[in-house]
Amino acid sequence: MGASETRQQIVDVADRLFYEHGFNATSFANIAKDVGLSRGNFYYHFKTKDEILDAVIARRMTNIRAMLDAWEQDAESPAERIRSFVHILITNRTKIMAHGCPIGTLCNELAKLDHAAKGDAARLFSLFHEWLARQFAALERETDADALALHILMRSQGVAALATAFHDDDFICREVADMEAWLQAQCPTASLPNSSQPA
Amino acid sequence: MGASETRQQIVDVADRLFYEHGFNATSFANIAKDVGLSRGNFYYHFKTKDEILDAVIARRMTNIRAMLDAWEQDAESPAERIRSFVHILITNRTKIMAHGCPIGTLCNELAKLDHAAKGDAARLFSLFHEWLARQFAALERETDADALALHILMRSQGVAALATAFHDDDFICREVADMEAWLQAQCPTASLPNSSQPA
DNA sequence: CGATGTTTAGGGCAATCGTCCTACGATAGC
DNA sequence: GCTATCGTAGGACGATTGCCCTAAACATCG
Repeated sequence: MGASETRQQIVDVADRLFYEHGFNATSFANIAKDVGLSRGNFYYHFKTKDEILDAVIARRMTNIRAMLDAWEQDAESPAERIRSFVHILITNRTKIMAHGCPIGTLCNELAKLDHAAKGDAARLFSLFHEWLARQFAALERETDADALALHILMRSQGVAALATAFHDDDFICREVADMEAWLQAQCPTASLPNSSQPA
Repeated sequence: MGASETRQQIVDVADRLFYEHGFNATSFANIAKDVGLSRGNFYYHFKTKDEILDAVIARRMTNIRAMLDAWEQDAESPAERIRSFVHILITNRTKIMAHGCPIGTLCNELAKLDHAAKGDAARLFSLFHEWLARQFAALERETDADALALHILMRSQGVAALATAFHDDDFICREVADMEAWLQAQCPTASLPNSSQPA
């Protein structure tokens, strides 16, 4: 097996373990076991644990970009695209109730560790933030698009946090519906399913 | 110095360190150094690290109860009390931007560690949830008091999460104002400052 | 085939982890 | 002054941490 494939595999496993158990609680040994490598051999692929973290953040960066691009293509309207974002709360609810939001929990942990990469982790949020702001701008809300985007990002974070604490399916669905209603109220000219189309 | 005073001091320091650096990242040695005790002597006061965690959660439990009781006494109306809750986001914004919400981040970490005390940590949220629900019930919203309470708790969690990631003072103030407006809209009969009193 | 460069396993490194024990200083009652 | 109890200091314990080295297996190519 080539080094780049192995490296990729390490990052895949590390990504999952960092999400499920946190960065600090995941050791070289844990990753090595799941990848099927010997502990000591890690040094060949990654000099330090922080290097793995950087690679994981970079991987998430590209994955998020790909997801946003897919929504950009699949959804017909900006409002539909925002709806796609909101709905990951329902799609991923099982994982969220178990381990929280992958980005939010990582940012929190790195902030507490005062880790050098905490700014890079926050950049993952910025990807969503800027993308959402572009959607709101397309909905004739150019002046407050940033604030609206931050607001919906904040709501999804809050839902994820309480979902982890309470494991309440109904709460998630209720808040998602509330976000959709809020979205509809913010952009009454936007076309949404189950709503009358503007003339 | 008596054992109970020392024990109390340990819990105080552990509470702060768990908040600032997380539970897992805080070692016996860290706590001992800040308290001014030798590492080994910890066994006399706490058999295990989990025991310290339990004591910290219990301490937070009583502190929160005291805070809620104080709001119950100081604020004149249920709406004013809810406002008191929302405003801790502004009062504690410096610490929140540095280390997040003490409860939310603890629940997230314990969930990832699959720790036995994760349910106890979630009970801290329940204290706020039930208290807020009582306030909404007093505002003639008995039927959906639970959902409203959970909604405002979710919002404060979301604000705390993004505040930690972005370190944005204006965002916090904006969202707090938005929560107050929402509160006003939910309970139009409630008396709030800077608003016309009902006839 | 032999030579060359890549990837691997295995283990050692000092440090730190949570836990536990024992011996000592202080205090108080008899 | 003697003894018993309380609180502490200091360090040992096995395990695990992140990190690093070495030697062998590997593939590739002249």
